[in-house]
Amino acid sequence: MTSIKERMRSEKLAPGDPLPSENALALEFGVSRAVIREAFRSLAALKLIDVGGGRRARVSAIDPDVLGLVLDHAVHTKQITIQQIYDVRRTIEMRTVALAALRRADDEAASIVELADAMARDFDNPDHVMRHDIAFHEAIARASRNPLFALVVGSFHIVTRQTWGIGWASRPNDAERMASVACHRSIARAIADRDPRVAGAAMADHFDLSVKWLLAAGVN
Amino acid sequence: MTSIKERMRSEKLAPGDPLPSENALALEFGVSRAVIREAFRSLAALKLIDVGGGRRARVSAIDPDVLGLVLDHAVHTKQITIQQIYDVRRTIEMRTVALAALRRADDEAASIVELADAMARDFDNPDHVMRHDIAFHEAIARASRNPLFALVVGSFHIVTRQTWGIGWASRPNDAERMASVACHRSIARAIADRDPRVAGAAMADHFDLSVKWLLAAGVN
DNA sequence: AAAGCAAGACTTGTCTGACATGTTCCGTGA
DNA sequence: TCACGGAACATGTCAGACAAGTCTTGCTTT
Repeated sequence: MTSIKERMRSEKLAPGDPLPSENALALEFGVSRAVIREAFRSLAALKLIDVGGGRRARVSAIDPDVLGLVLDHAVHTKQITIQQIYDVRRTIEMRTVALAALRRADDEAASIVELADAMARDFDNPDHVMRHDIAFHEAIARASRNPLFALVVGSFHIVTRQTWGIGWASRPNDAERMASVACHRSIARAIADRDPRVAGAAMADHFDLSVKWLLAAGVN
Repeated sequence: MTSIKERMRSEKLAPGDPLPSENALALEFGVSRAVIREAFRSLAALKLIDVGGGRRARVSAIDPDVLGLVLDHAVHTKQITIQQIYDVRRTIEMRTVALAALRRADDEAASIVELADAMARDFDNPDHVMRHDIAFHEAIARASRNPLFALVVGSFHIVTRQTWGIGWASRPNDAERMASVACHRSIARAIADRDPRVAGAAMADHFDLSVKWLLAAGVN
């Protein structure tokens, strides 16, 4: 497998480029196709290459799900806790929201505002609210113009999808839930206003509330 | 592969526990051993399980190298830049150093100080200095008592090993290099003194210097 | 009786050959 | 020139086989 990675390095290493076929590589390295297949499967699991159907494997773009699955596994095996994830999320997103306020394009600001508005509009459908919420944080991360921030933030989604409902249900009434939505709208407005200070303060409030209600539900 | 993960979930899901053998799973799911092998290989690539030799596969502990390899690939395919990684590193490590100052045990503080001292002691051997440097940041991340921070910081090592020498060589003289080492000792002292403010300020200086000399060498 | 050792059962790693399914590409015909 | 069809190619899956390593078990020795 190391040999194949080195080959990707020395060859051309551009995402989207095709790799040689399994048979060709098996012949080149003097091993059976099974060995090449396992190496391909390893690289595909890391989303370093994209294999499928009857077409050749291609160099792939980075994918948040890799880290997402690792986090999911770590949580389910009790190696890390939800609260620990939230500490990292807070650290990262306090930065992405400031960067987004400074760097966002106009259409990015518009879509962030629209997602916050959509959370209020679909208030009665928690599943839709969650989807908008996740997309909201992802859009902010993208607006930070640093794909690595987007990767990390995106990796939290798998775990978030499993705990979001707990936090939502843990709020004692709709007023508290609406306050959470209002918090998102404050963040969106601050980003649209290019105000990193206010955006950061609103994001801090958002995380304080989320952690508070998660703790109230007994989620460690 | 999804089925196997679900089986890990429902079964017992503790790290270190053994999984059924390939033949047993092949029989259970009614597929050939090759399919099970590929699923195992995928999970092993993500370090979710540990397979090897003639022994049964076991549930595995989280490993920073997974994210490390992804970052390495992303850098080599020009999907993210070194500077973007440094922004994330700075964001994360500004937090780990503060947490370490608050939470470190005595032996952790001692080993962090020792690593900074070792950087000065081995000053004439850049390779050793780099090793101590990497271990230094990793020790701080562990002292934060949040394994997810340790995971993320650890994932940067693979890329750091490829660029560290550039930053070191980019410093115009040994005085500048010694200043970098002194910066690490300041951080270590602040952690030993349980002073998160000073530790954070020293870490900020450290990253400002590192980014400055990397930029001077033309590393984007 | 306890400890050490050796044989056997079990598991993974690799190989070979084969066939089904799906994609890509090119030449042919409208 | 465009659309269609087929050949070549690629991956997905299967079956059977053997080598190499690990673990268990039962026996021998002390």
